[in-house]
Amino acid sequence: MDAKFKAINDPTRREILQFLVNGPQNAGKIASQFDMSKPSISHHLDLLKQANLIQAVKKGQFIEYKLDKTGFETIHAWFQSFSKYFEFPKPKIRIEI
Amino acid sequence: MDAKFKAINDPTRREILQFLVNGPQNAGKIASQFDMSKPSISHHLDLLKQANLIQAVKKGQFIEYKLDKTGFETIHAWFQSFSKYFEFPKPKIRIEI
DNA sequence: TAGATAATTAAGCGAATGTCTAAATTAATT
DNA sequence: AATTAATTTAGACATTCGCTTAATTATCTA
Repeated sequence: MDAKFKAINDPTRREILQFLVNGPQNAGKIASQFDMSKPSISHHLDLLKQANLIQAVKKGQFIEYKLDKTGFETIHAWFQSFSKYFEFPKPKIRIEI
Repeated sequence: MDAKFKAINDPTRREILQFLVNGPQNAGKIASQFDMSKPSISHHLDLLKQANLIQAVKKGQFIEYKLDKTGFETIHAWFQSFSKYFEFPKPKIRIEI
């Protein structure tokens, strides 16, 4: 749990997550998006992986990273524990089966 | 934005938030829940307030703290930005008006 | 007004964090 | 087999963080 909150605390790591919404990317492509050394990005990716917010899949010489649902669900559940106190904005009308 | 993620990164601050789900409490009552000095708790409360996750209301000699919806909504909205990638668990059946 | 209570602010210290460069590892290419 | 490319690991350094004790501000009550 600590690892997840720690992971999303850093602005660079949050940008990495948002970048991966567009789809999986290898470490090099991710690093090229930031004005920061590759080892630093590699370290950020490691922390995100430890938090189960991303998954790493080795593809030959490259390592592809993609968002991991499990970590997000855990944090989302934590937020739900506050819904008894105040409701979050919801659609006017919604029907789900 | 940074202030909010920073605020929920610390386990003590998360415990304070969960404690306040039971209702508003003054600083002394909050501090008595933790095996930690009052100044430390005071500092934690300050960071939570800066993040708009709690509100402080002065009541005479006491200061009452309660959860603040605005900060939670902001973080919640950040999470929603990932919903295009994968859906979070939802109830089997739900009808809202 | 003096004294007690509630809470914060100030100052200081060790631990954790984020960054870098340099070196090491792993895989593809020639 | 040697070379190049992708990525991580290691080591070092400055900054930030969380905690403590001591001092300060504000309020209540006798």
